[in-house]
Amino acid sequence: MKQTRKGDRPGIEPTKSELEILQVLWKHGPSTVRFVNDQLNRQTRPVQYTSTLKLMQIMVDKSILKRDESNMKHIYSASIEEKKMKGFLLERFVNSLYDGSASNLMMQLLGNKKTSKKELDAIRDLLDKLNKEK
Amino acid sequence: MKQTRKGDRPGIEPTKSELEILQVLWKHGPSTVRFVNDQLNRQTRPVQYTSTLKLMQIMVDKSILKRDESNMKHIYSASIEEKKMKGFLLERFVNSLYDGSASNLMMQLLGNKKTSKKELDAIRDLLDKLNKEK
DNA sequence: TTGTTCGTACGAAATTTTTCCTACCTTTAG
DNA sequence: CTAAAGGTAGGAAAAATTTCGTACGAACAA
Repeated sequence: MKQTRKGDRPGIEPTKSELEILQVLWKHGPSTVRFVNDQLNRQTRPVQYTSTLKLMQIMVDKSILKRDESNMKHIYSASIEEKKMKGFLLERFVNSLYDGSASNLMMQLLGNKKTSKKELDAIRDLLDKLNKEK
Repeated sequence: MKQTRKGDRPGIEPTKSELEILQVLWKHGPSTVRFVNDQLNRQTRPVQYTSTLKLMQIMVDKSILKRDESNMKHIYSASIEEKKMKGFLLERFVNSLYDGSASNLMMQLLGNKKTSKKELDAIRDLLDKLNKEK
């Protein structure tokens, strides 16, 4: 029998291009295709208007986006909260690459890269706050 | 004119399936296709032997893997260091989702998830060590 | 020797993702 | 009214990724 490769998709799981679109919508709020496409071309990479349109239509199909069709210029918005989605992606990332260990990830992150002192302090503060809660 | 989508690939950039194979090789060292395929089936998902074979051959083409053909059973190994690759992937992840800010990522990571006290302490130690260096 | 098992090679198909072409509708300037 | 500009819909093609079927060689047990 043939095998179904993604039959059990959790509803989420945007592709790379879809994520780019989500980022625009999260950052700027509900937008037209035109606006999203402009942002992509300005900030990310060249892409045709209808390509962006099509992809956003697909995303509505997949329920990744919502669409207000009351006007001719449809207004699209992310149907998933930024925090939620990013949390999900982050968790998958950590599980897949760092065996689910936050400190493993941190080690890589801080050990490898030039992270500014300001960043380090911010993280320390965050830790302090969390420590008090526990 | 037609557009080339990935003409400037940096040599790295494994796909999802390729990453699964890399993980096996990083964890267990140089291995045969048979071994990798067994691991995938045991720990990840069902996949045919020849599918794994093909993919690993493709990865050799792309120079993601190296292959020792001196014996009939070819021995494959990752041609990219685990740390290097994961560092690269992490950097891209942070840049794409957290605006390049490690502390933003930490906030999400620690705020969202049940991270154990042990984890927190480990991270704190790491921070202390880094602070002294700066 | 012979057949069974286990290996590689490789083309082709299936899937998924991405892009673009074309048709057609609405709005608006002239 | 008419043309131009700008919008949506949707099919189809292009690219990228993943899977599998088939051929065929080497090793090995009977």
